[in-house]
Amino acid sequence: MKIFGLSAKERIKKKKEFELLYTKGKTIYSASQKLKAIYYINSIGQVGVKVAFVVSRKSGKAVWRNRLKRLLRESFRLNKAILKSMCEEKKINLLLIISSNTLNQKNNKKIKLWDIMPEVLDLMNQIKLRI
RNA sequence: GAAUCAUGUUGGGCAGUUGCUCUCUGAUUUUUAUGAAAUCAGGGGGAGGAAAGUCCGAACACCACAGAACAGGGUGCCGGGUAACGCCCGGGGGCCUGAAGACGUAAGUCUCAGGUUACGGAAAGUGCCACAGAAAAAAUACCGCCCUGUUAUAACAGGGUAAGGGUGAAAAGGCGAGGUAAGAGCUCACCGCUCCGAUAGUAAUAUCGGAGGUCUCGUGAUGAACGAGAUCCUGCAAAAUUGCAGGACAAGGCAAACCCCACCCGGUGCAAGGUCAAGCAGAAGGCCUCCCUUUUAACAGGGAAAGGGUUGUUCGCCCUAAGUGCCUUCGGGUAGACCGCUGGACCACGAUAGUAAUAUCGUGGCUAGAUAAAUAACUGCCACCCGCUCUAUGGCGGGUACAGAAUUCGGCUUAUAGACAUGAUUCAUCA
RNA sequence: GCGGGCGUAACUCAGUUGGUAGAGUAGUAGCUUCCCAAGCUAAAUGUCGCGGGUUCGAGUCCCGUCGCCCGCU
Repeated sequence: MKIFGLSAKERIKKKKEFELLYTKGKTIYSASQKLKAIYYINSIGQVGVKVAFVVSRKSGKAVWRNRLKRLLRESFRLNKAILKSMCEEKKINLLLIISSNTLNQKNNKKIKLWDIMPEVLDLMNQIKLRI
């Protein structure tokens, strides 16, 4: 398994998993309110982290939404070791959605990786403390 | 050389690191084993001119369907192109702009160049045209003009009149002459309009020509107008001199009001549709052992065997038996998976036909296929633009558009930084 | 992907054979009251989402465009 990789097994793809998260998951927000995260600790599945990135249709046009999702994924991919080691220690299955909250195309037309990375790290550290 | 406009092409490049997706090759592991899955390594492919809006047209799929008509919807100068179109090309008419040329004192007209155009029918019928105005459509007399009558020559009454005034977006062809009581296509010339004929053209359309004369009678205050008749003219029919028809100023605008005419259209859309198929529910069938004790039998007790689980094997241990039981088969089919899914009205170049759109032929090429949805992130260098600074072939900072495939094509519309090419116009400089 | 609807005053909505755009609430000014509320009176408020076209004249008819909402799975 690659250290910085993010293969299809590590992403949420099934509709049932999304429904589980949206009905039973807990929501937390980043410090600047720009991003939010929904997480759920599943006792049944395999040990590890499964993640998805969601950007609302109202926040911008397709090009902008794609770029934000790619930047979110990049930020998670480079830092996923933080959560992965925790989950392997405690032997739990963590489902996670990282989503945009107040961030939209009108606020930041040009977004860069260094705008997104600290927000994602903040969210991941919050989850780490709560596990 | 610069600016503007139009049309067309293009839509930053190179290298490194870390990733995603499809595909090919190889290795390892697992397994229900010539197969499949997972992981790793290597090679190759990986957004657009609009992928967008979803406004049209098709392919393809399913449903419906003998055929025709109605309803409903769409299109609308003419010809061509196309699989088809509301698209494209060419031509015609209208409108606008320009000024090169011709005519003219000028206004302007003609020619030319460019742009633009939802451009069938108002003489099938219905409807609408606010306010103003006398009157808004087979009409009408407010002011004015003219005639007649009454009387106290200034008014009233009756009538004629659409030339002038006034109203309005629009007032019943324009202009001049004749004519008249005053006027009027009332008549005439020219222009315009409509119809007919000829010529050119496939056609829209363009050009040219033509669209009666004389006389009599009646109604009418004159004039006009209307009606009737005779003769000549043109065409047709009969047939040997007869019959019929024609000879016009008629017709304001609106059909993106209803409508009429011509042509076209069955409906739904890849979330179409198809294949496999857990689980749950349903139907059919089968299995649930043997021995001993006791008993009518069942139950119960003991033993043996069977099936499953436990750590790779054996032993051992645990669970199982007439009910929420187990097994097999069947049809429909949910979750899910797979197919549809990318080689096609394809792309590039060349030749031929055509004014062109386009078509045909030849050669070469294969160019995304995801599905909570890949095609990316970061760094460095270069290219272009802007700002600041200065040691001026430099340094620093910032910027490089619009925008992301989702069954696939043909168009249209809209968004768009910059670069390049061609053409037109204007300006400047030089010869 | 496909289909349907709506944009009018600060807010909620009317607006039909196309003819100067209204109602309620809110706000403003005045009257009333010792003061406030309620009540009465008056005036003001609109690029009818935007851009074209048809028409003498478009909120209304036609075309394009922008924004918002809803349904189908």
